[in-house]
Amino acid sequence: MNKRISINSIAKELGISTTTISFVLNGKASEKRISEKLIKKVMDYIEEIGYKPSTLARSLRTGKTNIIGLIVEDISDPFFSTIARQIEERAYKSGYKIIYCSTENNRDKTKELIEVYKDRHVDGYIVVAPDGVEKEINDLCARGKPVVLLDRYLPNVNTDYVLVDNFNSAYNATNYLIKNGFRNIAFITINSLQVQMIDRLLGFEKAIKENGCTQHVKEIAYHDSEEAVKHIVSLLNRTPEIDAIFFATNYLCVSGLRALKSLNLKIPADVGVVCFDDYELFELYTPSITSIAQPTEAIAENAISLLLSRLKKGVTAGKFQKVILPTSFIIRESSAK
Amino acid sequence: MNKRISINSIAKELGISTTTISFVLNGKASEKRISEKLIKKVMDYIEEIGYKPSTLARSLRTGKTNIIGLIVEDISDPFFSTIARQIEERAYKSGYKIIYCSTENNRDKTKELIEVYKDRHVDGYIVVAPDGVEKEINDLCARGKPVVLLDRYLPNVNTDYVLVDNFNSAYNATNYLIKNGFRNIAFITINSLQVQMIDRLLGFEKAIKENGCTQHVKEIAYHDSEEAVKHIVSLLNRTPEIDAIFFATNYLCVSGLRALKSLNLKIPADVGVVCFDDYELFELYTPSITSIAQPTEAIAENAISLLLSRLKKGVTAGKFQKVILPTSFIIRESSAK
DNA sequence: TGTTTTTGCTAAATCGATTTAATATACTTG
DNA sequence: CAAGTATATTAAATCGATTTAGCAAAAACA
Repeated sequence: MNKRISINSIAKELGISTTTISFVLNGKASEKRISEKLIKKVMDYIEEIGYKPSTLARSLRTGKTNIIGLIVEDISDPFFSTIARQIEERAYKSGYKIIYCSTENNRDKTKELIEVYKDRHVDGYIVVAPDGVEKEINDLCARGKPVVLLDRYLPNVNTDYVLVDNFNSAYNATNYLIKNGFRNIAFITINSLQVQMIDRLLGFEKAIKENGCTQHVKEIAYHDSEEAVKHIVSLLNRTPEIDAIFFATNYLCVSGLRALKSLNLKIPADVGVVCFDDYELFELYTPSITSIAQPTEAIAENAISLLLSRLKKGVTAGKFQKVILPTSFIIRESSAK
Repeated sequence: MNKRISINSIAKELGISTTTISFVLNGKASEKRISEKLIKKVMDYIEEIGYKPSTLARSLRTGKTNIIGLIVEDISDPFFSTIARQIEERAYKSGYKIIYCSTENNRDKTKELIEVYKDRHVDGYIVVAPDGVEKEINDLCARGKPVVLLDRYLPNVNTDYVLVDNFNSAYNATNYLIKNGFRNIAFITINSLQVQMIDRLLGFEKAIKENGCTQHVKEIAYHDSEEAVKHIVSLLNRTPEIDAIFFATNYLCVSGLRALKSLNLKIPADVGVVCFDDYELFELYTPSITSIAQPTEAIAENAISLLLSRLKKGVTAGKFQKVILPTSFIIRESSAK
């Protein structure tokens, strides 16, 4: 009864060959000199029965899947989920589907995910890479699969990437704190070798040194919020002279707000706060939190454009692009006494 | 140089047939009486060259992809992204991959997405359905693809679903407000026929009627936060006697907090607040917001278990399960004067 | 009229697996 | 020793598309 419709069944039904149908379907009809009459016949019939070619079979034959693999750090982080949504939308318009997943910044999980995507024959990759996966990414490039890195690059990987200007953003934000009278500023970050985190730290340190301030750098091995809160509480107890905190990521800042609340420290009277990366919460929090907002739309737009152009022109066409975008500094209540 | 390794190339290399290799790979070696010696030979060689069968080719032949399609309302909403992460994890352990996407509660987009997933031959579906897609879901079931509905069911669709007890949760929360002295309570919801929203409203109305209170139901066609803020501001201006608000979703509540802030109304002194669905922001907001928390882990666990069991036993095996989970009422500062 | 070109279409190979049905050999059994 | 059975392996069909190479028939040309 419910016999599958395939290009074969259609060919049989219409009494023509599958080749002809395939040509018509792929817009090669005129190139291959299929007559108008036959084209119409095929199109009409396909329309009538609502036939859609099997992507599976097509991919097997062509080696292309029209799928882009998007690997981010955490899809439930608003920064990444926003970018994911925008990439998805743009890709969709160009006939590509996105499949995404989260690495949780875990090296082994990332390697596994790349393996899964290779297995699924995705055509290209957009990756927010943890450190330690250089070899795997290089391997993808070597196999002719375009890769665009996001949020951070990998030192020994030669491919396109899209970043924000972490160094100057952190430098400016730190200077702003200093100008507002804070002198003992803590920089709370994750213990990671990722370049974007290093750059943020370097920007911070430069501003501190130029102004002869005291810096307190605290690296946290982030596993969950509760643990981070404890670390921050402990830091503030040990070092009561800290009068401001620069949080290097949004989730560290959320933990920080919890910590400050539990210590009953007032922002900004007792402790000034700025955060790298914006978040709805920061706008609504009392007091509202000053932050460095990343241009998610531009990041998504650049990443997908780079990837699509490589997919069209090939991995080796032209030089690799290194896109560095500016951030915007959103001054709120938390950063001035 | 880089000749692809396939089951064929291996067969040629080892001088045996592809059938044998396939049997070994699929654990049918003993059933098919392949000798230990040959099994070892095949396994060793596969190990050595790191061969992995093409999922594409396998899927084409077997009709199974080992992919589950997860369709949620908005992957950047923390409620859905949390569930997605948990489902992904459980599925992964059972050898299934998840591909997900957002409907934005849009009927047409949902239909399109179902089409895409059908095209990708996903083995089963977990769907947070907008109203109006009954036909498409029924069609999937009819084709033998298991579907589990989440967060809400569809009236004329007979399949498994996992929900929370919307009616009683809303009833209890409203009673709590009333017990705390609020008498003019607004219920702010989206204009939708979705059963979970209707149930929340019915629970609210029951409590109101039982206590002889005044109710103000406001349905908003939600497009973006700014517009919602305007609607809420306008409602509060028109109806100053409102002394408490029950928000039917987390994002409406966020808009509500913005609205209350802009009107300079104090929570809970001027307006009490409770919200259906919890959110990190609600815990950290000043004052903290009372909410009805959904058991995301249990929801994810139930949904994936139901689907996996259908995938194993078939769509028609046994009765459809209707799982209704309890919520927890998190009392914070916003709900008592 | 005979040869070449053009037009319109198709047979068959291919992508990389699974699976059915068959075959060849070794081993029992009466 | 012939016939039946168990063992170990494989040839070939199949999933549903794309693509190369080629074949008739019609048209153009000499």
